[in-house]
Amino acid sequence: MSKPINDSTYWRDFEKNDITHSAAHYLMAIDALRGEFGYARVTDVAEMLEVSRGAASMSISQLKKRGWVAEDPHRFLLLTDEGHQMAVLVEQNFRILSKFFEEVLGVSPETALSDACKMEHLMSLETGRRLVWLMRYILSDESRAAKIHDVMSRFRPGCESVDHCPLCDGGECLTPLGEDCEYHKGAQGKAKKS
Amino acid sequence: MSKPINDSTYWRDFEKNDITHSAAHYLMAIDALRGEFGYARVTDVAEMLEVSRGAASMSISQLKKRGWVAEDPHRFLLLTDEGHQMAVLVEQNFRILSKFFEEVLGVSPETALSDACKMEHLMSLETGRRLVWLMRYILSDESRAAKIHDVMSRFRPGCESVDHCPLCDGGECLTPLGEDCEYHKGAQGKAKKS
DNA sequence: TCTCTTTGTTTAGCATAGCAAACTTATGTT
DNA sequence: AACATAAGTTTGCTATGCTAAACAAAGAGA
Repeated sequence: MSKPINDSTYWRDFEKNDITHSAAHYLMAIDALRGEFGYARVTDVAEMLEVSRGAASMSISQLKKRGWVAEDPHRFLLLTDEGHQMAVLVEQNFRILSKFFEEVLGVSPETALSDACKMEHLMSLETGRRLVWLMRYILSDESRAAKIHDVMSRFRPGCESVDHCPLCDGGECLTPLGEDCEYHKGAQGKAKKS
Repeated sequence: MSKPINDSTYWRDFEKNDITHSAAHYLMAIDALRGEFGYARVTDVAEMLEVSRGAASMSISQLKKRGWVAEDPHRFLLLTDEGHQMAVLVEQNFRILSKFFEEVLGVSPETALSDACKMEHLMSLETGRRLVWLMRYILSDESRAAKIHDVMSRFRPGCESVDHCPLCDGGECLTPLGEDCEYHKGAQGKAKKS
């Protein structure tokens, strides 16, 4: 059985991502400041993100070089079309992920927001669109949404299916730590050991 | 309306994550090499991850300092209990995410693997468990799984619900770029502009 | 034993990304 | 004009994490 996780073909995609976590938040901060106050300066961005003016200055100058940030006639910071597109994409991913975690999975708000914030800049457009699609299907129907919410509200670490796990059936075990499934606790002996 | 995405309370959680993407892959490589060949050396890890021996040497010495990697009596690399736990957690998240993306959302295999690889070390245990729980619910029932697969197989960028979006209703728009929903294209004028 | 290869470490340089502090360049007030 | 404050940049430092190259050490064969 192949183990794609150990394949070196794409593990470094992480470094080659379109945008870094930090850059995304600089863009979103500029976007938010202009939306709220009508302008954004280096100092305002630094204050919002709680970084030093020096750090903000350096990061923003890189964003200017990349063509994501410019200055308006009053020398205030401005997102270019491309920069705005990036900001909106990441904001969109954040909302999709946090809504999915909170309203579908029933994850606690703090964890949902923290997880979504970490992953927002990494989720592809394709995956994001399909996640919206799934949520649209699940949440648009009253009884379907209620059923999912009922199922997820009963979540606890511990699974009843001991004889046969319908999820991992045939494939690699999804809970090798055996934390939430009696079946996997028993099956752990079969797992690889190093 | 509050915008948690612009709140500086947790955006830097990204830096303070338990494990980095790179570290996770070093641990998983050692785990995989020992599982496959019974031993792991710096050179083997470097080869598997396609990094220089120097880079592997430096990274692994940091992992030793953190108590995640040790050496066996033959001086081969070894994961400590804590290191193994970390590796298994990340591997587990990878399998959960890639399976969800591919088998539930219907994302293309390449994108599913790439996205999962980028997010594997960032998803919390709570979110991961609940995602397994959701998949267990969706995929355990034949007709339910078939229905979801049918819905997702019809995915395309473009949404029929023009008058009313059941997903974003009342909250912030999840597709502000208006790419896959006629409703949002029309509503875009209402969105913030910077 | 001597030499060559393999293995592993170290060093210098690069990029991101932060802090603190020094410095420059406004702006604004007396 | 002179000074003080505010705003922005630059420098020296930290850390991760990579490359390339130099270097040290260990093993294997003639």
